[in-house]
Amino acid sequence: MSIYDTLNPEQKRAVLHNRGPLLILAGAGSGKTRVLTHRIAYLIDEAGVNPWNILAITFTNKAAREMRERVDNIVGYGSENIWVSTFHSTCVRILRRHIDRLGYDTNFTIYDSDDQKTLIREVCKYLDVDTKKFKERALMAAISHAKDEMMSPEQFERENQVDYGKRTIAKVYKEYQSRLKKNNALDFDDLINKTVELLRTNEDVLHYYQNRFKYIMVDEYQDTNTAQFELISTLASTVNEEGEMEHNLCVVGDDDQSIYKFRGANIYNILNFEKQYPDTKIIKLEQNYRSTKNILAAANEVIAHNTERKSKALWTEQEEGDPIYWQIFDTDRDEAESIAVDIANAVKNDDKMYSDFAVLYRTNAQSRILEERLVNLGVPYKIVGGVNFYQRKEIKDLLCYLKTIDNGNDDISVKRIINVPKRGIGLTSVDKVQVHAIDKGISFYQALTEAEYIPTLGRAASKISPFVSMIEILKGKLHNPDYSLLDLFDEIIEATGYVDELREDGTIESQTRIENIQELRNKIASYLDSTDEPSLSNFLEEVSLVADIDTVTDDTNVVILMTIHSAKGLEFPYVYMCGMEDGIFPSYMTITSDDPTEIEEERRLCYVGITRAKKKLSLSAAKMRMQNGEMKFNKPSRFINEIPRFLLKQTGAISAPRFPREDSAFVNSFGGSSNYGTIPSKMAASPYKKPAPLNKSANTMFDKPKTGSSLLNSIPNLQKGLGAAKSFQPNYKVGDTVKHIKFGTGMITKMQQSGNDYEVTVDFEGSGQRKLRASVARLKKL
DNA sequence: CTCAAGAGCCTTTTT
DNA sequence: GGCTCTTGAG
Repeated sequence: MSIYDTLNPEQKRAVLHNRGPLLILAGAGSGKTRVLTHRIAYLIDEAGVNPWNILAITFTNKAAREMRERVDNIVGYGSENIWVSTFHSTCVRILRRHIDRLGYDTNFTIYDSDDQKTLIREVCKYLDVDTKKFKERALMAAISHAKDEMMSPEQFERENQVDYGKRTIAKVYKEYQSRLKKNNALDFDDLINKTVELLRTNEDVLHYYQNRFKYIMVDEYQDTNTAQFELISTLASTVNEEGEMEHNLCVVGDDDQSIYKFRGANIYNILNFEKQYPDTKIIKLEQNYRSTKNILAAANEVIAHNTERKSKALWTEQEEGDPIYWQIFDTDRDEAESIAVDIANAVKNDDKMYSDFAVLYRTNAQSRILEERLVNLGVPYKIVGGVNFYQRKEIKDLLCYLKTIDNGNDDISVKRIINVPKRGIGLTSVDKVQVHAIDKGISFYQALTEAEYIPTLGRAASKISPFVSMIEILKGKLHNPDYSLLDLFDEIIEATGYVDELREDGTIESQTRIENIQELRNKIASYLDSTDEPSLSNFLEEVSLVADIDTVTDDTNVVILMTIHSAKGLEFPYVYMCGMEDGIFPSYMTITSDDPTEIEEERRLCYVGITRAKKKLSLSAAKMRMQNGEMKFNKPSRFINEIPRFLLKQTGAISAPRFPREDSAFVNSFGGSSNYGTIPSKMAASPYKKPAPLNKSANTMFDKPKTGSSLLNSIPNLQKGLGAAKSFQPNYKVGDTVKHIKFGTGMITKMQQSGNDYEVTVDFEGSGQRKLRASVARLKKL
């Protein structure tokens, strides 16, 4: 019996297909990752494909990591030579080698959305564009959209000459792009676009990668945008031994789970795949292995309300299971309380794990009240999404020091830290230096080094030179091979007095920041542990491509809270979908939109949410909800009505929704005859009471700093804040054989506790002895 | 140049 | 409600 005998007939057909384009339409929970990994194994073990010729692309690092793990487990030989990576890291890897062909330096910086916004703001100031009329957000979105469609600034300008607004956008786009280049920086979209540009303009590079990636697999294909499609289709044209053109491209996706149109995903990539590649073989995976019959029926019914979709019907051999639970609460607080109590009881009485539960919601803002109730009941949890670790002020500041040292052309980073901590270099001085930089056509940092020759600066120049010499000294030390990244990090903290200042501050907030900095230091340490040839640039790059979902691991026993978007690809035995109200989900924006396809995207999102549940799905809504500081009255989500009655079990008090009278002073602010209502928060009467303040001494982690956002999200806080029991507890001990994703198998020779973590020494078969941090290394006991 | 207080915006989702 | 940006006083 071979590993392929465990597959169902469709899965098997997909796995055994080894040449030519293949489209796998894989419904939720139909085992697509299994198919992909088995197909890789088949290609290597049976079809004689060199592992080196295989590229598997995903969207998130988490998905890539999981696939890598599973591939490693079933591919006998050479699995480390398979490229399994995300779109963005694949591109970075290619660009680091060849981007000099496009006039960039190979140590380019990657800008996150914060940096982008800063740059846009600068551009607007420079071009005299009123940011009241043209919001940075809107400009960013417009530019990003253009890039998704691979439209260059020049092309955008040509095609948008009539409309004043669009002309302005074109101007901003052009300047933005030229400044990115000046700063030797790429934004997320550029990573894809520049790679395509590189391949199109450099035949030798193109041939190299076409030859290398003879077999390409793409996961979540329905989420690809035009640029990503171009990338893939450009790569996936190879010539075989017989001299014929081949497209060994295998894409896996589900049009019903396309939920990223707002981000530029082009659903026609999947809908028209067979037109792009006429000899495409299409395989549908419709058997679901995840959910009960009832859950699946609910999902099928909801999604059937969409018009534009490829026909598909999921089925399962599983039992009917529980009904779908549905409950309407008076307030959002009641809703949150009920969910928290439910979970706490289930864990206490029914022997469930916290990690069996997930609470899903439409918007990140909904997490706050849930979090509050969970804390209250002592239920451990982790929030995924919101503001990620690397965007916190203190982390960004220190990263910008590193970036400045790494790439002096990155003006944005330099400007961010020039006066952090305070050095008496204010905005006026910065502007003067900037003017000088533009005049001379040099970078901002370069201009700083010439500060004493900038006459307008006057005495301020004397404040600048110590900063420059500090950076120069640190830069110089980097050349010493014995000087590690950790030394550099410590020296930055020492030289800037960053932590000292926080310490003097003495507030709980500063304390948390110090802990975050410590955590960043740990991350550097574990980076050094796990990388063969560590470098500053490489570290910064890894950091910039981390998404919050990537930090979710299934080895921590906590309840997971996240948006439905983040939940795609995951599954949980027990799922709560809360805030099932018109105006929340589907969102107000899509309800009022002229574009009817928007509500369909919301419905797909609902479908994604429902299909995350394996055993039990609980839906809930609140009649009254605090939103943007206002009390809102929403009616139950239309999606609830789309689930057949007999599948639902409504629990709790069934009272008619209470809405404000139309003629009252509280008439809704949306206008029209909708059922929405809103009243200012001050007028909102009980039962909505302000929750009691959290106990500070017991929950220092739950105090938020004024700037930066929720500190509740990060793993370190989780480990620290939830008591001793929540520190990292490995399930292995000295003498055990473990597997590391990169170093392979080895034996644990030593384990030493350090704080909430363990330092584990492993003797690896291939790479010898290494010290690893248990919480990061994620060793698997064999 | 820095800090504090007030205005205004926000909320759809994120690699 | 909470975050960010602007404004005006020291």
